[in-house]
Amino acid sequence: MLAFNGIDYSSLDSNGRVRLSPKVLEDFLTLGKDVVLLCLPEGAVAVYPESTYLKIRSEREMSAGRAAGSFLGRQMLRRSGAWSQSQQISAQGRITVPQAFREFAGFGSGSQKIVVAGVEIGIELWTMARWEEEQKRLMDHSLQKREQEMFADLHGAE
Amino acid sequence: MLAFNGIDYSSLDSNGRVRLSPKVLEDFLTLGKDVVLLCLPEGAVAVYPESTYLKIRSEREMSAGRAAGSFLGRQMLRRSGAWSQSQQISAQGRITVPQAFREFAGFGSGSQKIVVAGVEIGIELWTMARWEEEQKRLMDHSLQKREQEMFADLHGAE
DNA sequence: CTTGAAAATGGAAAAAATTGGATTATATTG
DNA sequence: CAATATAATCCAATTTTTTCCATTTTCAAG
Repeated sequence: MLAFNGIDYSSLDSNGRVRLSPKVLEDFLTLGKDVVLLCLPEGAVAVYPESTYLKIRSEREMSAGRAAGSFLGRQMLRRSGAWSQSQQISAQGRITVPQAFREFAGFGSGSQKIVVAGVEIGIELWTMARWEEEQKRLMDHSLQKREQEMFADLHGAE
Repeated sequence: MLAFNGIDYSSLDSNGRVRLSPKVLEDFLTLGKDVVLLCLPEGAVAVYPESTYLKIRSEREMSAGRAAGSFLGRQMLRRSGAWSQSQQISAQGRITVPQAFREFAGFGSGSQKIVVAGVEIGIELWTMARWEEEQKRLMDHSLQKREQEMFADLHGAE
């Protein structure tokens, strides 16, 4: 069975906690309670199992010493340092999104609806608005692609 | 005997469930109860046996770590993660289309008629309106293609 | 230190949604 | 037209979600 799939319309309580759906919860727990929250440049917060996160990071590894010696390197360290945080899923299946991350992702204060999207290797937390915008971008791209394919079929471009 | 052929006018109950026709049901069950629902850019929901879906997916595989490290990669994961969902066909031969997928496919809320179209490797769920629109598009394309072939036959293009 | 206020955390009860099954209606077949 | 098969509707049981409250922790001031 596939893991980390589908979309949940979930909600953030007034203390910045999300309750994970049973399905998502199960997907996480098979890989352990430890998760890593990570702010993505897209303006959303990703949540990966810790083991997955470590794998991701190791694929773009650079020695800490070398990294600290350049502007770009330090920038990288800063990003993956400041904008990631490890955490445990609570006994009630909740995770707490830290204040700074909530602001980053555009979550206001107070309880509210958010989108929990499965991304195969983990989940992403989005505001409704940003999620829809992202989907529209994707959709437009797909439609263009269709036109292009149909055109190619007629005019033998290849 | 051919599998996944023909068109059923079926219906979605008020909880988003479709009852599969006995013929379709049989086609699925020979490949197991597990199926994957997948939102297509055309604006419909495809349902494939899980094994079929996995085969499709494996043809565009990329290491998870690499994918998560780039905008394009994450976009890919987002599309195939968020817009797919694995599921089991229930004991009554029903599958549930998740909320987000129903919205995507233009199914309103409340019970209603939909089109269940066989597509040889699985089925697709469409609203009447979109199905008809798609048929028209297909037809137009075919007609254009005919013109083109006849033109080529006259003028020796190749 | 000690105390008090604010925030964070854990848990439980109430409300809502989903699920499985059964019953009733409709259509198909011989 | 009767018998059977298929489809639609409805309802009860369960699961999930939401809301709320009690406890613990943290931080600052006295």
